[in-house]
Amino acid sequence: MKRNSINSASTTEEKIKNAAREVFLKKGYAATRTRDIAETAGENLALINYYFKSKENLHRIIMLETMGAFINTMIPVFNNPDTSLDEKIEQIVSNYTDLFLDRPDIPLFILNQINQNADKFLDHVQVKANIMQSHFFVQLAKKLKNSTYSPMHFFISFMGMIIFPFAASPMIQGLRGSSDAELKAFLKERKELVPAWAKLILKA
Amino acid sequence: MKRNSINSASTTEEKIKNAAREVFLKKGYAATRTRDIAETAGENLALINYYFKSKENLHRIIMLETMGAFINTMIPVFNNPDTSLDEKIEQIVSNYTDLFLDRPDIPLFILNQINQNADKFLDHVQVKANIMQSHFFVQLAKKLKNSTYSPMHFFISFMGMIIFPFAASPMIQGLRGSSDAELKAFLKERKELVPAWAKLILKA
DNA sequence: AAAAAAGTTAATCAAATGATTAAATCAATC
DNA sequence: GATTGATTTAATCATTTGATTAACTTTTTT
Repeated sequence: MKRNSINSASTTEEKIKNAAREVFLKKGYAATRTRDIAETAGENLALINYYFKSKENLHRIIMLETMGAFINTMIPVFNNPDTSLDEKIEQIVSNYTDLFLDRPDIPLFILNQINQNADKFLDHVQVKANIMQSHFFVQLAKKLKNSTYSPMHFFISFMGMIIFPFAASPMIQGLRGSSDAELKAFLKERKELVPAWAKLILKA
Repeated sequence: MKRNSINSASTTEEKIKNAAREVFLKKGYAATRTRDIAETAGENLALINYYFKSKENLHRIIMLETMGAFINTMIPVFNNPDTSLDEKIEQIVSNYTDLFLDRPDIPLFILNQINQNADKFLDHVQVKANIMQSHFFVQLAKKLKNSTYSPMHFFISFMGMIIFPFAASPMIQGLRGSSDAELKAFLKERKELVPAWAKLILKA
């Protein structure tokens, strides 16, 4: 019978899934060996197939979970009818920064998924409905009614300012010669800066 | 003897290198099969090893070339003592947009390289000297002397606004429901927008 | 034109890799 | 506590994959 008490991530199945998450996000699907996952989990190789049927299926599970983490950070804020545009901007930056500080491999993993399998990403999350028709985009459209650029242009720049620093963090670290802690501090500073810049751009 | 007339990319060696560039940039090192490269090149599998010794060596060559394309777009502009800060901003955006419109796979390829092998990237290009001590950064530091944020923060946001749209282009296409041509037009519009926003941020 | 060098090909090798199996161990239900 | 079912293990399989080889062809040199 399966251990299932207080979900202490201590069942074999959970150990494997956690190991798979770690390795897949760090190295990508093709570079990941099932033996890497087994070793990282400290479990026998055959248990991967016993619990998850195949490498591909295990990856599918990790991918959907990770996409979920990415999207669920966005959707509720986007579709909250009770917050102002400025509040939404602050919350998006804050939520994503917290998520990526905790899980820095997510941005590049998602970008790679989007490029390898755009349909799966777009379908899975119904991004179109949840973003293009969100309250956020309605507010943006109103704000930019007389502007020279579209809400999409703002959105892309906004997301770029949030996500790019994490996807390029080893470069930042190299340029600044900073430790892991200093890098984190630098990235955290952007919680204040990015919203300020975003609002500035919107006023233009 | 090697054909070497007008460099029409028609020698076997060039065909293989072009095929390798195409496949490596699209799928990454681990997901690329040497047989993919041979098939894409329309040449015999053994010729890859005949001309390039190993898959790894061929990838090294492509990687260094691609890093070169990325860096050489930046360095000359950064270190030009005869242009203003605003002019540098315009040129960087323009040069990178042109490069990525032509070769859209570069951004994600570089980001992956940076994350898999930061040292090689930083060493190879002497990024630190060429960027941190560039004329551009001197101008930035002067401009931001009394600002609340550092040149690095600006630089990262600036690069994010330029690069992110290309790394996330399939998402943009999905959201807008746009054709390849429409996507290109959208990305080209940013040649005007991003410099305007960058200057705005600098004034703050 | 003969000899040598360069280029190309199909076949094959050895290692890596995802997956499976059958036996062994552990847990829980009667 | 014996039995049944779930879990774990080591060994093995079949395929894929990067690389090599040896024969063959084309090109260059003498």
